[in-house]
Amino acid sequence: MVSDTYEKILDAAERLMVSRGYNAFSYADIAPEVGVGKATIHHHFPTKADLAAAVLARYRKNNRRHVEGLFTAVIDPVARLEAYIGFWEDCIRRQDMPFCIGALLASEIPSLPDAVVQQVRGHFADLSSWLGAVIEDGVAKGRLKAEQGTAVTAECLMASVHGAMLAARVAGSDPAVFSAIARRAVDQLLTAATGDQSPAESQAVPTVTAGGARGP
Amino acid sequence: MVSDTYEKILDAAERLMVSRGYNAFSYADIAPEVGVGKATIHHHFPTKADLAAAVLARYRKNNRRHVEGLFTAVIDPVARLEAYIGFWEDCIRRQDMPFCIGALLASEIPSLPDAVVQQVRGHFADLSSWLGAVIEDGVAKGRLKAEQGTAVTAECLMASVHGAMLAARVAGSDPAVFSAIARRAVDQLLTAATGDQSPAESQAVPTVTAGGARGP
DNA sequence: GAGCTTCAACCGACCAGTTGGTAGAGAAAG
DNA sequence: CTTTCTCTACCAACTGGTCGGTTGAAGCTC
Repeated sequence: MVSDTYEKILDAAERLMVSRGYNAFSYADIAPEVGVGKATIHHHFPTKADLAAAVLARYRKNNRRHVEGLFTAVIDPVARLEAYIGFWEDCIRRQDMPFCIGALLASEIPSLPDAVVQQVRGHFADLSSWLGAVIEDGVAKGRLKAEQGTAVTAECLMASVHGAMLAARVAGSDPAVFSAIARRAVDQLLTAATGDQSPAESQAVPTVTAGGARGP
Repeated sequence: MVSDTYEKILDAAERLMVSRGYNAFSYADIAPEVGVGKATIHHHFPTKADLAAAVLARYRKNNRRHVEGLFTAVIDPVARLEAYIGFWEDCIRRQDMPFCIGALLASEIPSLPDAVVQQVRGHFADLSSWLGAVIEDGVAKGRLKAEQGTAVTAECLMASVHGAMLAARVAGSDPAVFSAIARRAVDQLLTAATGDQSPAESQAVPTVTAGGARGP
C-alpha cells in the first residue's frame, strides 16, 4: 500500500496549499512538519508539480466520494444542496480547509505547471457535473427551477459558492459571510411551492466592514 | 509630478500581479520590463509590500473613478450594472487585465503582508458599497429588486462576478463563460416589469468542458 | 555667470537566505 | 542481493534587500 510518510506529506502539502496557494509554499516548509528531510519528499514526489498534482488528485477523489455519498444518503434535492453548503460552512468555521483548493489554484492558473492546471480543470468539471445532476433531479421532482438550463444554473451556483469563499476570506474567514451569500444562491433556485421545507430562514446580515477606508 | 519610471514600474507590477498574484513575481521580473536596474525599483518602492500596496492603491483609485463616472454618465440602474459587467467582459476579451487584482489577492490573504491585506479589504468595501448604491437606487426606481436588503444583494452580486472570473480563467480566459454567469446574476435582480429595457438577451450557453479537451 | 551645495534618480556589485532539485551512501526488509 | 526508503551534504539559480557611488538638474551665493 501507500507508505505512511507518503500520506503525511500529502496532508502537510494540502494544508499549506489551502492557505498559501501553489507559489508560496516550499519543500522546506513541509519537511519539518512531517519530520523528514527535504530529499525524502523528492523521493516520493520528484517535482513540485508532481506533489501539487497529487494533492489535487487526492482532494478530487475525496470530494467525489463525499459528494456521491451525499447524493445517495440524502434524497431531497434541496437538502442535498444545503448539505453541500453546510459542509463548507463547517470547514470555514473549524478553520481546517477554509477554502476550496481547486478554486484557490484556479486564480493562479497562468503561473501553474500544466499537470496542475489539468487537475484544476478536472475539479471544476467534477463539481459542475455533480451540481448539474442535483439540479436536474430537483427540477424533475419539482423542487428546483433552472430556467436557463441545468448546466448554466450549476455553473452559476458554483460561481456564487466560490465568490462567497472569497468574501469570507476577506472578512477574516467568517463563516457567516459565506453562508449569507451561498445560502441565498441556493434559495434562488427554489420553486415557489417549497414553503414547507426551506422557509427562507432569514439569516442575520453580516456586512463586510472595511479595512481602513469605510467612510462615515 | 510623479516620475515616468515610477508609473512604468507600477504598470509592470500590475501586469505581473494580474497574471501571477503576489507570491509569483519578483523585482527581477519587473526590472528588464521597465528597462531599469533592480535597485531603482527599491528606490521608488522600498519593499515588495510597498510596491504591491501602491499597485492596489492606484488600482482602487482608477476603479473608483471609473465606477463613479459610470454612475453619473448612465442614469438607468440596470444599464449601470450591465456596463459594469460589460467592462470586465471587455477586459477578459482584450486579454489585458483578465482578472480583478483585488479578488485575485483575496485568495492569497493568509500569505500577504498586512499593508496589502488592508488594500484588498478596502477594495472589497469600495466595490460592495458602489454596488449597494446602484442597487438601492434601482430599487427606489422600481427597476431592481433586493428582497434581502441592498447590502446582502450587493455582496451576492459581487460574489457571482468574482466566481465568474474564476470560471472564465479555468476555461482559458473565455469571456463567454464570464458573461453567461455574470449577466445571469444581474438578470435575477430585475423586476418583472423590466421587459422593455433588458429583454433577457438569451445568450448561448458555453459549458465549461473539462480536462485537456480545450482547443489550442 | 562662475562656483558651490543639495537632492532625487539611478546604477552595478554585493549580501544572506531560500528555492527546487541532485548525489551518494546507509538502513531495512523481502 | 535487490528494492525501497531515508539521510546528509551539496548545487546553481533566484529571492528581497543593501551598499557606495555617479549623474544631472535645480537652488543659492558672491
